[in-house]
Order: sequence, then C-alpha cells, then structure tokens
Amino acid sequence: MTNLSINMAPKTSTQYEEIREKRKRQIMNVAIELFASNGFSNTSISQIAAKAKISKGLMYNYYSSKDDLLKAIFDKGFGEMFEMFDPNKDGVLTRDEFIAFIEVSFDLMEQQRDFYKLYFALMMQPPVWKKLKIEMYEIIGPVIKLMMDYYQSKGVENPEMEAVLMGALLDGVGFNFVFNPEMFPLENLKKLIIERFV
Amino acid sequence: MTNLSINMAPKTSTQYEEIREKRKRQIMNVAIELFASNGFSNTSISQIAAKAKISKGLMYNYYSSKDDLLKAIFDKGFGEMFEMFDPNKDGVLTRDEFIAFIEVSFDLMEQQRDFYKLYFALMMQPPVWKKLKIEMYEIIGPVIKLMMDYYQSKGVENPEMEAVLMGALLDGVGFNFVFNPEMFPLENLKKLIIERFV
Amino acid sequence: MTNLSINMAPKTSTQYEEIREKRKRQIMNVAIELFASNGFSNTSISQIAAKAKISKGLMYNYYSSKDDLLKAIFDKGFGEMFEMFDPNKDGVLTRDEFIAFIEVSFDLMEQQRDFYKLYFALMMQPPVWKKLKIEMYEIIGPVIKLMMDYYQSKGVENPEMEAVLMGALLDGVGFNFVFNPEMFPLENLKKLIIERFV
Amino acid sequence: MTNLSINMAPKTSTQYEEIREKRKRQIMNVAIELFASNGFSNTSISQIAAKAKISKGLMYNYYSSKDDLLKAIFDKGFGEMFEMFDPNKDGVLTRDEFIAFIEVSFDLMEQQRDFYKLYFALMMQPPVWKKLKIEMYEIIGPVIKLMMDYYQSKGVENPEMEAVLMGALLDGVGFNFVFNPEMFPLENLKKLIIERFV
DNA sequence: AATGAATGAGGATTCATTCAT
DNA sequence: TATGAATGAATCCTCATTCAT
Repeated sequence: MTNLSINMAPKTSTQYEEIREKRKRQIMNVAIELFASNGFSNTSISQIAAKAKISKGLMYNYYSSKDDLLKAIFDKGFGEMFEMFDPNKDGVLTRDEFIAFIEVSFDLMEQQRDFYKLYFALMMQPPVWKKLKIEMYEIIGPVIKLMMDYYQSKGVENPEMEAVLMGALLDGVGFNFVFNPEMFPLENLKKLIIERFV
Repeated sequence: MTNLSINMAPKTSTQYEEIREKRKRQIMNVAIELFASNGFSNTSISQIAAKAKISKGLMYNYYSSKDDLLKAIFDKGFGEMFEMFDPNKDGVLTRDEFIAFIEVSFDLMEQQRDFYKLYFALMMQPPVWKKLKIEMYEIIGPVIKLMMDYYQSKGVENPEMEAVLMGALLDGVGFNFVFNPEMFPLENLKKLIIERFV
Repeated sequence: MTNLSINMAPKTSTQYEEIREKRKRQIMNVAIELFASNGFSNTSISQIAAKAKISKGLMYNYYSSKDDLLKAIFDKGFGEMFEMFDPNKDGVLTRDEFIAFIEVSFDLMEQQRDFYKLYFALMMQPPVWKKLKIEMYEIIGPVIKLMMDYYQSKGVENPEMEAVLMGALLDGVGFNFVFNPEMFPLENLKKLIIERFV
Repeated sequence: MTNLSINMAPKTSTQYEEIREKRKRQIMNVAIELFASNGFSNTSISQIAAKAKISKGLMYNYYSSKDDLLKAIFDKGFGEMFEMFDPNKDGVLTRDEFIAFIEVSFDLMEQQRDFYKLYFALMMQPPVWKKLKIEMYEIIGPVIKLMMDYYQSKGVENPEMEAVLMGALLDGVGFNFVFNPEMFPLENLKKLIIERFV
C-alpha cells in the first residue's frame, strides 16, 4: 500500500491521545443530549453514532458498551459538580462561600440543564442508583457536614435537620427547574433561599 | 336466588366484573413493584405476567398496552395522592388542613414508597414526562394556588414564591426519602417543615 | 332453579333450527362485510362477534373455525352465483338467455358488491385458490361450454376462443368495478358488451 | 490500486453499495416468491429470512418494514410493467406501438407470473388496495388515455368505453392466466385480441 | 345455548454488539 | 483506526381457540 500523505511524520502517541480524547468528548456530548431528551433506554447506539457522525463500530473503540458510556458521563458530570465546593478546602464554610455555593449550583442547573436532567433521570433508575449510591454519598456527605457546621456556628437550633432540609430543598429546586424550566422562577427562588436559609 | 331472565347469562355480569377488578388490581400491583425496582423500560410484559402468574396475552385483556398500564398506575396513585387535599372543598386551606396535608403526604411517602419511587422515576423519563406533564399540572396547579392563598392570608411577603418553594421542598424530601429511606430522617423533618413553613 | 318464563312450552326442534339458521346468517353477513372491507386476515373473530352482538365463544357453536366460516360464505355465494345460468336447463343458451345472463351478472356485481369483493379477494389467495380451484371449474366449465356452443351456432370463426375471451372479459369487468365502482362506467359497458359480443 | 485518501474507508462505498444491492434483490426475490405462493399476510418475515438465509434483523437493514418491502416489490414491478408503453414518449400511440404493448404485456405475464400473481393478489386486499390505489391510477390513467386517443383517431364510435373495455379485458386475461396458466390459451387469445381490438 | 376469561403460539420490529475487511 | 453488514435475543402485541361456568 502506498501512502502519499504529506505529513508523513509518524504521529506521536500524544497526538493520537489528543484525537482520542476529542472523539470521546464528541461522542459523550452527543450522548448527553440524546439521553436527556429521549431517555437512556430510548436512545440507541445508532442514533448516537449518526449524530456524532461516526460509525456504530467506532463507538465501541471509545466506550466498551452503552452502559460504559453512561457511567463515563455520570462520573465526569458528578466530578465537576462538586469541585466548586469549599474552594479553599479549609474545611470551613463561610457565609460568602455558602452563598457562592448556592449561586454556582443554580447557575450550573441553568447552564448544564441537559446534564442535570440526565443526572436526575439516572438517579431514579433503580439499577443505576444501586450502583452509584455509595459513590454519591461520598461526595454529598461532606457537603451536608459543612452546611451543618455552618448552621451550628450560627446558633441554629437543629443544625443537622437544617442541613438536610437545605439539601432536600436544593434537590427539589433542581428537579422542578430542570424538567419545567419555562415555568419555574429560578432567579427569584435563589434570592429567597439565600435570604431565608443562609 | 331466583332468576327471572329468560336468556340468562351463564355468569352474571357482576361476577365478571369482580374477576376483572381483581385481576386488574393484581396486575397493577405486580407492575408497580417491578417498575419501581427495575425501572419502566427495564421491565417487560413477560416479567409482569410471570410474576402475576398469568399469560402474557391476558395482560392485554385488562390494559390495552404497556403504556396504558403505566398510565393507569399513575392515574390511580396520583388521584389518591391529592384526594386528601382541601377535604371539604371549600377552596380555602385552613392551617389545620395544611398541616394535615403535609402529614398525610409524609405518611403516604412512607406507606406507598414503591408508588412514589415509580412516580419520581417516571417523571424523570422524558417521553413519559411529555405525556403526563399536562395532566400533572392540572392537579398540582390548584394545590400551589391553595398554598399561595394561604400564605397571602398570613401576610407573607411573597406568597407565590413561598408556595413554589414549599412545592419544591416537598418534592426534594420525597425524592430523598424514597430513594434512601434508611438514611433520611423523615419524621424529624416533618416537624421542622411544619414549624418553619406553616 | 326456578324458571318463571311465561312461554313454557318446550321449543320444538324446528324452532331451534330456525333460530340457529337466523344466527348463522347474521354472523355470515357481518363477516362478509368485514372481510370485504378489511380483508380476511385483518378481520378478527372478536370483531365479527362484536358486530354481530354475540360472544366470541358462541361463534364456534355455529362455525367450527374462522376458515369454516370463510368456506361457508364462499359456498353460499358461489352457489347463488351460478343458479341463474341456463335457467331452463335445456343445455342450450338462446340469445335472450345469454343477454339475461350478462345482465344478471352485472346486476349481481352491483347489488352484492361486498360478496364479490370478497370472492375476488379470496380467489387471489393462493391457499384458498388451491382448495377451491376444482370446485370452481366444475361450475365455470359448463358455462364456458354453453357460450362456446352459442358462438358456434352463430357461425363465429373461433368459438372456443371467443367464449374464453368473454369469460376473461367478465372477470376483468367485475374486478374493475368491484374495486373501483365510482370510477367504472358499468352500465355503459354492459350495453357495449352485449352489442359487441352477443 | 493506489489510495491517496488518508482516512481510507475500510471498504469502499462502492463495495458496500454492491453488497446492499445484491442483498436487496435477494430478499425481494424470495419475498415475491413467498408472497405469491402463500399470500402476503400468510408470509412471515421469519420465513422470508429463513429462505433468504439471512437473519430476521437483517431484513430491516434493507427494508424498513414488511409494508415497505411490499411497496418496493410493487413499485419495481409496476414500473417495469409500464415502461414499455408509448416508448418514444410522443404522447401518441401508433398501431404498431399498441400491438407491441399487448404483446409485451402478454409476454410479461408469462415470464413474470409470480409477480403478476402477487400483483393481483395484492390488489384484492382491501388495506393494500387503499394504499396503492392513487399511485396506481397515476400510471394507468395515462395508458387508458392513450388508448382512447388511438380509438378516436380510428373513428371508433365510443372511444372511451372502448379503452375501458380493453383495460378490463387485459386484467381479466391476466387474472385468468396467472391463476390457471396450464388451462389458459394465452397465445391464441393474444392473436384474437389484436385482431379484434386494435 | 351463551359468556368472556384465559391461553400460548406466532408475528413484526428493535437494538446492543460483533466481525470481516 | 474505521466501517457498516450481520446477528439473534428480546420486546410488545395479536388472535384463533378453548373452557369453566
């Protein structure tokens, strides 16, 4: 076989790595969009491949199965989601950090609505939930703890309950907004929550 | 029993009625359980039939499709869920009725966990959500309205926001409890919510 | 069991026979209509029973299977169809009898369109055709023969071919009219055919 | 062969094209045969797949449904059937063209008996007929028109009726021949028809 | 005679995944 | 790396027929 390609320098492994990464992201983005709008079960590999403009077979070069793709999406999103928490990692949540946390949370919901939609949808699927439960509580637990400490330092009567309440409230807000954004007054609620709960 | 009818039906229609009702309930209960533990898409008619100990075909004598079964479950549960609201239907929510509503809501979550699990899980599935959205807002809308009126009569500053907040909070609590009951302090939260929001 | 029915005289077997006959006809008529408009395979016993206002089970008291019902329809219609031929059975077709035959054929097509539709449709179904082929040629053969003799007596050059042509023509006319009656000029064609072929 | 493309497809699209064409034909031929001998409704995809020695699933790679396969068969056959008409497309049918048309029609009936059998059988099935009616009249209409013009130019008394008669006759001949070829004198009839109707 | 619940085999269709090229 | 043909198991659903009452 003759190869007349001009750029004949063998690609370095980093170059290949980059291409791979790019492709992986491309596939993942398409998948998030489709999963979010049609549901996981109702989205086929064919659809993903078509929309990502690759062949079905190639998909399996990057993700070993449909479930694997799902897991990758989840891991990535989940990681990003809680990176913003307690940014200076001093183990203490200041009032400003708390407010910032709420604001960032709300902003994320708005900007990454597709991912959150998928996130909620997946959390609800019992088999998925079973797998991710532990992983999730490892992230959420510390957050609740921080809020608890915060409320305690403010002299609130029942700090643990207050923190749990706050957690549930944020879930509920996310839930409602993500599935019905046009009818949900996100901005106003944000203010009210900061006012009433911080 | 005397039968005056000349062309007597071999089984009275009441008998058939009873059989039908019984079977319908039997199928629905099995379906709720399976949908809740495996998800809607991951539960097949075969599984339902097997668990209900009937033939696949018989399912279709009672529900015209898998979707129809789903809708029936949803309608039933949803109906029961909001029957308790504003029980004397005077269009006004008294303080006691509000408290009762919250308490019954929480009790239901506890007693009908499977249904609620399914309810949340289904709400998350985009295609299902699309189908049920309208129907749902017809029920939820008035409830929010009642709460809004209640807060207004109490002189709360922003009654609409308050009602929406309350709605989101209840969703969040339900959501958390239903998927993680053993770690969620439902009873204590109930008290706190009544205290703080009624 | 007490029976207070007023007409207590036991029904005579002829009475029963009459009732049976009536029911059989009722079922058959409904079936012809449905088969003709939806096709045989696309018509279910349930539909027939529903339209005939009897139970599915009862159907099987009168016809032992769906195929049996079909055969009964066919036999009846086919019998009637050729009763009109050579009415005085003298084995000779006069010019007037020939004309009458054509006219009656056309009239039947018009009045019993549903039956003819079904008739054609069934003839086309290879398995049905195989069963009915012999039976059919026993009836059609003599008719062709009569026409042949008629043409021969008229001194037509190739009487056999002429008779076959006539048979094919009548089939084609029936075929076209039955499936597309509103666009097919039956009356005019009848005149033309009599003019040209008798 | 030299390949200058950097991202060379592992099989050229022409190769895939060839495979697809071959398979499509293979499936269609099997389908025509089975539909013709067992009827459309009585032939299952399984049977087609088995006889074509492919998996059931593969069928759907080539035809999107059983109906689609049917339509493809019909379109192909129907297209071929009327391609021969008025070959120089001048909108006028000469005597020779008319004769040629009849001869080719008869030849086709003989050579493509399976297709014609299917064609007639399908026309008879009410649901199929509804689907194909319009499409069919778009093809047949102009043909009738051409014949009408022909008869008019010959000074025939009622050219429209004559053309309709001719159409019905051809249907009837086809019908009889296709379902009973061994007893039907096709060749002789052809001559007679040309003699009498052209 | 009459009912309709119940069965179970069979049908069309979908889709994750594999594999030869 | 990249393709898409090919597979086959699984899915929802239909329906003629049987049967207890």
